[in-house]
Amino acid sequence: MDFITTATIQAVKQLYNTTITPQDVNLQQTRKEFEGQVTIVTFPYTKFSRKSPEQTGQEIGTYLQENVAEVSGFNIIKGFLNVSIADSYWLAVYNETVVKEDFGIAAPNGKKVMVEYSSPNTNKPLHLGHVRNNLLGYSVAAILKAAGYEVIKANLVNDRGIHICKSMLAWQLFGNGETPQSSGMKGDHLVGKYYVLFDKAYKVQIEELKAAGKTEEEAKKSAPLILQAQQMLQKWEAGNEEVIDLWKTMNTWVYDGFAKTYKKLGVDFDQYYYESNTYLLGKDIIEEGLAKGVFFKKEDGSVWIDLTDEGLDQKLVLRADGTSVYITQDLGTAQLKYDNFGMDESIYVVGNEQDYHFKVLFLILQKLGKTWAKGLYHLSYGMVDLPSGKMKSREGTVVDADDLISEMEATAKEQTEALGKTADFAEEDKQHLYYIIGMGALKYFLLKVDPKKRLLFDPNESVDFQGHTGPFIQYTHARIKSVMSRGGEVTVVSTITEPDSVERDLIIAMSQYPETVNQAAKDFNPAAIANYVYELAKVYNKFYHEKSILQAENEELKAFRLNLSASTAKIIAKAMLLLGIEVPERM
RNA sequence: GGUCCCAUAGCUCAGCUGGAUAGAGCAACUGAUUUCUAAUCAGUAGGUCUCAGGUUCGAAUCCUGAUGGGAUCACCA
Repeated sequence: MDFITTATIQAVKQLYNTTITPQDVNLQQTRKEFEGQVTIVTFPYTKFSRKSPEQTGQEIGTYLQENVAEVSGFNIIKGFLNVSIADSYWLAVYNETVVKEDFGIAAPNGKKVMVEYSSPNTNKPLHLGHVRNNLLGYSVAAILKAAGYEVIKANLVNDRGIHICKSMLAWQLFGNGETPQSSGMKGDHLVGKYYVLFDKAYKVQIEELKAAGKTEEEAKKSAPLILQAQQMLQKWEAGNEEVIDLWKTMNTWVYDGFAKTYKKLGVDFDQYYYESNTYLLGKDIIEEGLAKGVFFKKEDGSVWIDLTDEGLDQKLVLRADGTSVYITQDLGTAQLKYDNFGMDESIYVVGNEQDYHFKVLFLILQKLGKTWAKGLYHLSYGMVDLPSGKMKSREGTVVDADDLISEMEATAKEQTEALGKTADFAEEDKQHLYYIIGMGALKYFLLKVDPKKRLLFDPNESVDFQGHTGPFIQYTHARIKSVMSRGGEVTVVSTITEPDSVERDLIIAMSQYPETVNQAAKDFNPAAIANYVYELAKVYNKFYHEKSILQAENEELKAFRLNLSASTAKIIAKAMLLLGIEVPERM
């Protein structure tokens, strides 16, 4: 629609002798109750025209109609100039861009971006919160790829630390040698079980100490279990063989479990980082910061940065004993990532509970003069809450990822069989279909919401399969495929010159796909794609309902409609793939 | 207490850099299938866009304040 903007600028120049910029041209899609496709808001020009909004619209409209071939007419309602664009224009857009194989896939822009997501702890299985993270990260990566970026998907695994030692210790004490093989339990769930067991036993000890007269604070610090866990962590850091062996064994169990969940979720990574390798990084950055005067040392030897000028606090960056804190290793890891890939941008998909941490992290890197720091971005997403409140792993109030996925598949199966649509499917195809639909419902449900907003999930209410959902869009795709397979080979070349209004609406909707991808990439927002593809499916369904495709009045029209259908199916499939959702051929 | 985020229909959400009578889905009610897949389509009903000020020709959108909810302010990660 750039030509309308350009022409409007010319019109204002010609008519009112005033130069305006493209930003001053306020274009919007014409509301469907009015004639036309593009609307120009003319209020802002009245100060140049010194005429009423209606009169100004009349003059600009007349100018456009006389000087722009594609403008076939206009009408004015108050300060709104509704412009009708000739059918030939829409058909040209369709034939020259929409039908092209690479439609919606931008040429490489020469920029490299890293998307870090998932980043799990290896002491417990994944839950719904992690699912949101994984889907967001995967989708953002796919969207950036479509927008022309070279993308590196990274996973920074938190595989060490006191919390890992807790599960290890509990397994040593209570496990009796239990393994995934002996128990038939998925490895990550088995380890998670001991993490919970630790917490239970720890709490008992705390209560005992409190009964013996200690304060809560003292009890927490002096309970034998926590002391043992700390001891184990020290042994781990010292490279104690026995501890390292156990750590490796249990982590392997967890990774086997994660691999299965990741596969079900359909996510993957190009680069893994492990905190066991990176936790010592960052100390040279501390030295660098001290030398540059960005950090300062306190008497006890601890190193700090003063961010009070930025409205933040003083922040510890290195302990008095010289060991790292969270931010120390993140500083080091950021440098490592940049040294590895030299990317222009780096996206951290991490929950909004860490907003402060990332603010500080990025600020420190900027103060250190890292030129690449300006390309860092924290994609901060809202927590997934239950009606009962926050999910807590230790208290077992979590929606487990594996359970949820199985439930989604089961529901998909139930719904599909109730409709009797898979009677003639092979068993294998059935299973795959239920999986696609179940995951489609779940993924769409999580991705259609603006990432930064918190999400409420009620386990007692099943995820919908009708209306504004993944299955609705998947169904639209399957429906098109069905018509196409019945339509056979299209041999007649369509020479339609006057599309009907539904057909034109469909073309307009399709033509908006590339700009939607660009916007979604700019905002790191899969919800933009989700909402777009829903709109497209809706327009198609309306078209499908109103127009007969196979019984079209003539062969040309039939060819035209089949063609529109095929293009719609392609865009639906492409857009859904950006959300990590597969679309079936039949359902 | 300091800082940050959020608040739109009974419920779940859209609403682009300010623009028309604030839109969808679910739930409720009506209607559409001997015709290309009814997981669909068409319609009815449902709103003080949390509240109060301000900026503007024009505010759900921008600014200030209040209320409610959430997060964070560790020598945890």
